Amino acid sequence: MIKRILEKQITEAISILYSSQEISIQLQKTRIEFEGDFTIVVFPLLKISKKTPEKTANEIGCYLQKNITYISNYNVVKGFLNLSISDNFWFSKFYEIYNIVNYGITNPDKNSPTFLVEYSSPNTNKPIHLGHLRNNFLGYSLAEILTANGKNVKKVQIINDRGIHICKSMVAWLEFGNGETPETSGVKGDHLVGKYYVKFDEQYRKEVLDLINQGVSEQEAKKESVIFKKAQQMLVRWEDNDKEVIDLWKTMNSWVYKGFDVTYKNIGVDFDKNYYESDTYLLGKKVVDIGLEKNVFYRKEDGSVWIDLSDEGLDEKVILRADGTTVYITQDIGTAIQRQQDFSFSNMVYTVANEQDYHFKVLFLILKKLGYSWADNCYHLSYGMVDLPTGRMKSREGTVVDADEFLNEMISTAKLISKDLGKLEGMKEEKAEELYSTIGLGALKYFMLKVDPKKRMLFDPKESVDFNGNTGPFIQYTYARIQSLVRNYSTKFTLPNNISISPKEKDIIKNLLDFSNIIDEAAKSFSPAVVANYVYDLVKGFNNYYQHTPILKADSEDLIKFRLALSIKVGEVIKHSMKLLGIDVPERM
RNA sequence: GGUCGAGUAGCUCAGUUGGAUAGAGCAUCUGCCUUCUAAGCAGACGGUCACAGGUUCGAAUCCUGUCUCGAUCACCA
Repeated sequence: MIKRILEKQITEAISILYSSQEISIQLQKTRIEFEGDFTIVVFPLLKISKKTPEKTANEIGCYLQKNITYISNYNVVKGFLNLSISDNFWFSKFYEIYNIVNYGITNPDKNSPTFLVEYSSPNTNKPIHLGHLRNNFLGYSLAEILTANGKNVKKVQIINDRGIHICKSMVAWLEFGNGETPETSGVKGDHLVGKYYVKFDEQYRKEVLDLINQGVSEQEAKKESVIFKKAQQMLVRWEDNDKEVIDLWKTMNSWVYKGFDVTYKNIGVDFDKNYYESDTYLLGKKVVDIGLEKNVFYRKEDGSVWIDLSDEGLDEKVILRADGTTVYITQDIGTAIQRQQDFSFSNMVYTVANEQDYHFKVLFLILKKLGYSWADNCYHLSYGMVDLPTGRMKSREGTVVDADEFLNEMISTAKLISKDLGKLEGMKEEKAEELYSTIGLGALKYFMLKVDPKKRMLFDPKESVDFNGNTGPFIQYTYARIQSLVRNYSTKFTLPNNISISPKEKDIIKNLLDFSNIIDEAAKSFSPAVVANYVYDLVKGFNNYYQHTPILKADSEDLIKFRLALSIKVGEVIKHSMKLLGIDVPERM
């Protein structure tokens, strides 16, 4: 913001200097090793000045210093003109933002655009693992960022609660479950159902192997497996609304939902509306009619319905199977239209792993062809998969890191370290437990959010329990330190209005002033990592300051007030930044 | 094979429309708690930005080609 204002003024000044209209300069932050605040690279201006880089830079610097009051000095290194902005200017900017309560945050109002953020969207046949966590953290954080950027945000998900994969758990439970329930077994509902999903796969593979040993071909064996056939039959019965199957389906899903509720609560995410595939899969059939009517789709002889996307460099894509059942993409089209009716959104973001890049490309294209103008405002937040040091995670093969389990591990690590450091004397047990989960969860969220979403990430559990360096706890710790300062001063004060600031203080102020840009940038690029990297920088700078500068023991009362005010503002921005990441900050730790 | 994405220090990652000597954290080594919380701070070590060309005052960044890794190309979701 400030940069842009300066940019404009400086551009105008240079235009006058060279009596030329076609000047566009861009300020950049001066690198730390040089003197100055902003730098102009003069190479592009040589055409207009018709002088050497050094001469041009000096000429401009001299002119700007004379004509713009807050430019206090300048120096030239080769073709780089470094401008120094007066301390007074920085202080007054700090004074401005100090008095703004939610500095940097734009509250949405009734006229703000509505953004739908879809995230999470689990299957109801297994518990949540690390990959899902990345999804949940990303989606939730993005919703927070967009809200802080002045959008009306609605968080939604589609729960994949039907289909062959769900039937698999059900069949296995009937076969091997002996009536086991979450209550009788003491196992969390989603884990219990997940257990039978794995059990199905075990049995299935065993049967296939047996058949192959009897001389059946592998392809044939996969179709002939008894348990697989049972799952297929169950799906048919489900679609026929068979009471027995539906009852079982409802029961087992309810176990899963209870389990999910606990997990969602633990990781601190929520939703404004849930869509269920069992409801929306029928919407797809309407879509088929619409598409045929508009001649966007066509029907083949066998009755299947298709769309030809070869003009766009893609393939033909099936929309409706020959047997009249809908496919995944058809349901997604239907759901999107339903959501538009429900929310009249201006934009929709899908938080889905990058393995579905092609799917969303096709989805948006079809929506557009069907004539929905909002299709252009749909965005696939495509994030990279989470790999373990041992390779990719696979639910069926049991090579996943379970979310509940891992979260507990993070929290016990937090507890262990806290006890070891022994700073929590006098804290009530209940409060302390709360703190451990704030720290453990903060560590996990930060660990996953600091990486650019679109990049694949390697998750090393060992590394994630490190609470030093560029980690969530490090940032939380800095916040707690600042709150300790506030407690120790404990009297009300107002910010003095004339203080000479140190270079380190100036750097911190500059960082603070960046906050609103950062929110903008994060919202535009749909990237929580932008916020994470920002707050880390801020915190690093502050810690350096804190370690070298007495705050409550400064030389004068005015200085104490200023330094405390600066610290408080840093604390505020830390808190707000962390909130954008879905992370809480503690008063003590 | 086609398409998309990625490749930066031993490891995990930053690097904002092309700008100065490419930055952090972890790991290793060295200092700093008698002063506001040492989950901290300071310092050292560590690089052919995958490779080869090209564009220009100037390239990790843009273009072309090559290599490696991942995803995807189902009447699965």
